[in-house]
Amino acid sequence: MPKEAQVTSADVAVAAGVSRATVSFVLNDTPSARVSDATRERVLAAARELGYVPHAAARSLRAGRSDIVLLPIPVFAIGRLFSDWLGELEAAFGSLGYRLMLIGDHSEDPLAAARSWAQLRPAAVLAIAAGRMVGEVAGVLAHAGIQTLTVAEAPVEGVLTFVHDQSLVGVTAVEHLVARGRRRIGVVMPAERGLSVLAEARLVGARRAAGAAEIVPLPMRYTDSAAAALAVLGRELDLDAVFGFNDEYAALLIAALGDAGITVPDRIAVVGADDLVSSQVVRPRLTSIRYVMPPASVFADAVDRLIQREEIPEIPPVRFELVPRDSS
Amino acid sequence: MPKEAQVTSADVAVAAGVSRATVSFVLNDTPSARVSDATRERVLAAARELGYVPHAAARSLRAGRSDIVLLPIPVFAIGRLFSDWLGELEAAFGSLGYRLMLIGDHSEDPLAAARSWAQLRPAAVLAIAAGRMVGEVAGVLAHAGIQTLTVAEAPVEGVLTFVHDQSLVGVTAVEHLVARGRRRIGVVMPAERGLSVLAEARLVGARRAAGAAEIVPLPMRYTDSAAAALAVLGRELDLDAVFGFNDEYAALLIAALGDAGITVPDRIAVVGADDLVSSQVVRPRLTSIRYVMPPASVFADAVDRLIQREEIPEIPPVRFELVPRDSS
DNA sequence: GTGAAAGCGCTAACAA
DNA sequence: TTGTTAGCGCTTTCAC
Repeated sequence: MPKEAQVTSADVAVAAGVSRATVSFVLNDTPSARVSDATRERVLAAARELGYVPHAAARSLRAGRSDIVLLPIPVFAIGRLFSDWLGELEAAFGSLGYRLMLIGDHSEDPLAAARSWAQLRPAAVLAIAAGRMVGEVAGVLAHAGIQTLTVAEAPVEGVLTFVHDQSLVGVTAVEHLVARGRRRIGVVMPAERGLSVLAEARLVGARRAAGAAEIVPLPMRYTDSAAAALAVLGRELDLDAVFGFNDEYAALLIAALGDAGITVPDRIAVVGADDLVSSQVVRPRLTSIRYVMPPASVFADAVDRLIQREEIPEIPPVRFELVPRDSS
Repeated sequence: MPKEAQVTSADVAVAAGVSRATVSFVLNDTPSARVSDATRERVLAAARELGYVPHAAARSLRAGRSDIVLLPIPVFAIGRLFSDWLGELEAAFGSLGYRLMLIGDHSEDPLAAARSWAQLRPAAVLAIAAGRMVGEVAGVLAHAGIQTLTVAEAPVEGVLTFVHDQSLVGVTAVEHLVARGRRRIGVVMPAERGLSVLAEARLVGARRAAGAAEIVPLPMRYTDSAAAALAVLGRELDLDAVFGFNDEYAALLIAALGDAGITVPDRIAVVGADDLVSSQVVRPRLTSIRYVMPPASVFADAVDRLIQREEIPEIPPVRFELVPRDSS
C-alpha cells in the first residue's frame, strides 16, 4: 500500500483554478457565500477527480470541537437489548451532522478515562452507563468545554439527564408477582462483575413493591451448578416466586427447577427481565420486562440542542413494560 | 455549565515560565530533548493546576494521522461472543498508544462510510465485518494513507488479513454429526437480515464435510412458530440431525422438538454454534462450536507493526472448537 | 463572486 | 538546557 501524498483543499483549489476559500465555501455549502454555478461545478469536479477527503482534525481544530458524540459504554453491556436502539441513535446523530462513536468505559480509572475523552474535544459525551458522570469526571469535561449527558434515576437540575430508574424493573416484576398472589419472593443477586449496581437497584424496587410479601435476596453465580443449588434452596426456603434478575439468570434457574422436578409456575413462579432471547427458549416461556426507550431521534435532538444552544431539554424517561408469558 | 476558556499548552508554558516547546517535551517525554528535573516538575505542576488536557485534533493535524484505530462494526453483531475479546483488544491497543473506537458500519453505502472514516485519518481501520474492505472502499482509505486490516477466508497477498473462515463452523458441526453416525442432516438457514452470508458459508462447510451423508438446507425465521413448523418438517423429512446455524436458532428448535415429542438426541441430534448463553438453558444442553480468537495483544501488535513499519505480519486465524454437550 | 491571510493548538527542526 | 518559529489543513473575515 503506497503512502500517497495527502490531497488537501489547496490541491483542489489549484486544480479548479480558484482559491482555497472558494473550495471551502462550495464543499460546505456556506450559505453566506455566493458562488457561481460554473465555479461550484469545477470545484466539485476537481474534488471528485482528486479523491479529496477533508481532514476532520483540521476542521475540529478550527471549530474548537469535533463532530464526535462520544458514547463510553462497556462493550459487554451491549446486548440485543440496546443494539437496535443504538443503530437508530447513530442514524439520528448522523442526520444531525454528528458522528456517534463508541468507546469502552474504563471504570477502573474514571478520571483518566475522562481526560482521554476530553482530548478528542467531542461535541458531547453521553454517559449512558449509570454512575459515570460524577464529580471530578464531570469537572474535567466541563473544564474542556464539553457538553455532557448523564443518566440518573431522576432529573438533575441544570444537567441534561436521561432518566433511567432501574429500580422500576424490580417494582414491575414484584407488583406482577404480588398481583398473582405470591408472598415469598426470592430476588436473584448475580455475583458477576459490574452487575451488582444494577442488581441492588432492582432489589430496592422489589422491596418497594413488596407490600405484605416477603423479599429474599438470593446470591447466584451465572453457572449451571449455582442454578441447581439455588433451585434446591428455593424449595428449602419455601419460596413461591423468584425474580431472576434478568432473563439469562432466570432461564438458567428455570432449567434447574425443571431438573429438580419443581414445577413452574405452579410451585414457583419465575420472572426475568430485559426481554432477552433466553426468555423464549426455556419451557415454560419466561415472563419478562421490556425496556421501552424514547425514540432515538428525540434523544439525538435533545443532545443537539444542548450542543447548539446550551438548552437542557427534557428527554422522556426509559419505561418498563411487563411481557407476560407462561412462567408466572 | 459555563463555557470556560480552553487551556492550551501556551497557558501552561506561561504558568510554568517556560516555552511551549519545553511544555511539549515534558508532556510527551520526548527522548531527544533533555529537560532539567526542576523545569519538568514546574511544567507538570502547572499543567495539573490548570487542568490542561491536550487537544487531540491539533496533535493529529501535526502528526498527519490520529491515534484512533477504527473498528466499524454493526452494533447488533456484538454478542457475548466478541464482547470480552473486544474489551481485551481495546486494552491492548491502549497500551500501544492507540484508542480503539467502534463505529457502526453503514453497509448500505460503503463508499460514503469509507469517506467518513477517512476524514478522521485514523491510524488504521479494522474491517472485521467480512466483505467490507473491497475495491473502492479500500481505494478511498489507501488514497488517504490509512492502513487497513481486512477479514477473509484465506490470507491475501500484500494486505494485513485476519483469517476467519466461517465455513469451518459448518465443517466442525457436520464432521461431529457424521462421526456420531448421522446420515440425513438438516442445516438451518436463517431468514433474518445480514445472516445469509454467514449461513451460506456455514452451509458450504457442511456440504464439504458431509461425505456420504445427505445435507438438507432448512429455511427458518427466528420465531417460535417457525421452529415448531420446522420440528414437524424434520420428522417428515426423516432427518436424524440438524445443524441449527447458531445456538439461538438451535435452542428455539430444541424447545420446539421437545414440544412436538421428538426426542433429542435419540431421534434427532442438534448442534448449535457460537457457544452462546442459549446453549445452556435448553434441555438437553446444546452441543456448540466455540470461536477461539487469537490473543488480543497479538492482534494489536500486528496492527501496530503495520502502522509503524508497514509490515504485514501474520495473525493466527480464528479457530473453531467443538463444545460437546447433550444434544448430539 | 472571489481571493488573501490569520489563526485554531501542537510538535520538532533549528538557534541560542 | 531552553526558546523561536514554521507549518500541519481548514474556515472565515475582510478586502477587492
